[in-house]
Amino acid sequence: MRAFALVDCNNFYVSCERVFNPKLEGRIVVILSNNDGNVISRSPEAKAAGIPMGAPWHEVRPELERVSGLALSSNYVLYGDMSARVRMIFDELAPSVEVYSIDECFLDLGNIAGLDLEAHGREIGQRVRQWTGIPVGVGIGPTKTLAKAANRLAKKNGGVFSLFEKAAIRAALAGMDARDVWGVGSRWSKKLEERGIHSALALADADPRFIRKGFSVVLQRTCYELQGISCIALEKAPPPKKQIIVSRAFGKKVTTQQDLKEGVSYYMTRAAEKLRSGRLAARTLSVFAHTNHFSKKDHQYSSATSVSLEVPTDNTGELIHHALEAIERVYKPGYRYHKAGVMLLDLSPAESTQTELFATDSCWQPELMQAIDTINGQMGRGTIRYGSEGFRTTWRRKSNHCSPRYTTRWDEIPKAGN
DNA sequence: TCTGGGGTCCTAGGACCC
DNA sequence: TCTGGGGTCCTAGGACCC
Repeated sequence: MRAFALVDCNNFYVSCERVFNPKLEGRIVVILSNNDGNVISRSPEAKAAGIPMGAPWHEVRPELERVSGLALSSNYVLYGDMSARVRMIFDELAPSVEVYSIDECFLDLGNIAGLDLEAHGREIGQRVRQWTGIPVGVGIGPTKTLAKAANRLAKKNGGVFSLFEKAAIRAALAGMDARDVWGVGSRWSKKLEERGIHSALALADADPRFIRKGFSVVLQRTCYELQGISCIALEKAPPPKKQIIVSRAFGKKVTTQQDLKEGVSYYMTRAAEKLRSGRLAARTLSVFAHTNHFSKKDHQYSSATSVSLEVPTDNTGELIHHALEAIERVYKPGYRYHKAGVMLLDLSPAESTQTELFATDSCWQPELMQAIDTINGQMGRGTIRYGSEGFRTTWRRKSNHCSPRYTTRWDEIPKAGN
């Protein structure tokens, strides 16, 4: 029998902070996105207080202060490390695991003789809680979509919920809106409602051919999955990346080409690191910059350009060189730039890269890149960097309320007794 | 003053080939 | 008067996810 478990960490970012700062327990706490822009994680108390997910901080800040709520900048180094710790526990408790996001994994629990699924779900929850301090919910079902649905119910039912019997599945889906089904977003849920499909059960009972015709094969699969027919397999190994994007809003509006170039150099450095960590090389790169489209008084401008290389590369210096030439074409004076970014496309495995007989601009320095990565890995990001990134901090992101990197830096390790 | 970042997949339509 | 058929590749846009 097929059985999937979806384990997700409750309020993951807030929970990570609470592990190291117990004073946050019981309080209204939110975590802010990059640049302290939006609310991206909320403690249960913050949810109860009606702070909406995704709300711009500047909008909810007065209310948050009124109720003595706390806002923290996101600390991705900490969350990434905690995520890896949680994942290691799953590896011990399931034969295969798909890492679905930073706070969610699918586990394959099918065809294990004598396994009591719910008891195993409780074991998973207890072990993660005890070993990492992170609370999780476990949903179990015969398809990934039903495991997701069960996970919603797990939150209200002591952390574990399984959906296998037909009657139980129908009852659960009847009480669930179609818009809350995994794979149904706001556009499709609206369209479904126009066709009289309001509940998850109605979607399960819809004619898959009708869904295929009116929507797409993607929603048709969802429809089958709700019926208990598994169409979406567990991905044991992550598929190779197709693109790498690094982009950020600036801490302050950027007006000069020099600041834009420093930003792009920094983003490309990050992107090239990601590239090498996946043992990939890129043949196409693209850069973009735009003004703040929320602003009513600013003149709007947005532009992007891409560059194709003769030979794929993973060399930071070469990528920065092309990105800076490209950004000169993107930059137009007279605008207040809000955000810029780089994309790496046309990715291929680095070791099988074809060299070009007549290539003139190729620079392939694997030893240098490896040395830089090793030093930065040990001494901290940016210990060695390219000069084009600059030393000023004018354009860098705001992150004014960030907690220490408790688990990955010796000098920021938590101290007992104070 | 202030509104995130990073991905994937599918489809339709146009260009192009023989 | 009459103007083919089959196929691939690429891109833009739309949908979704966290």
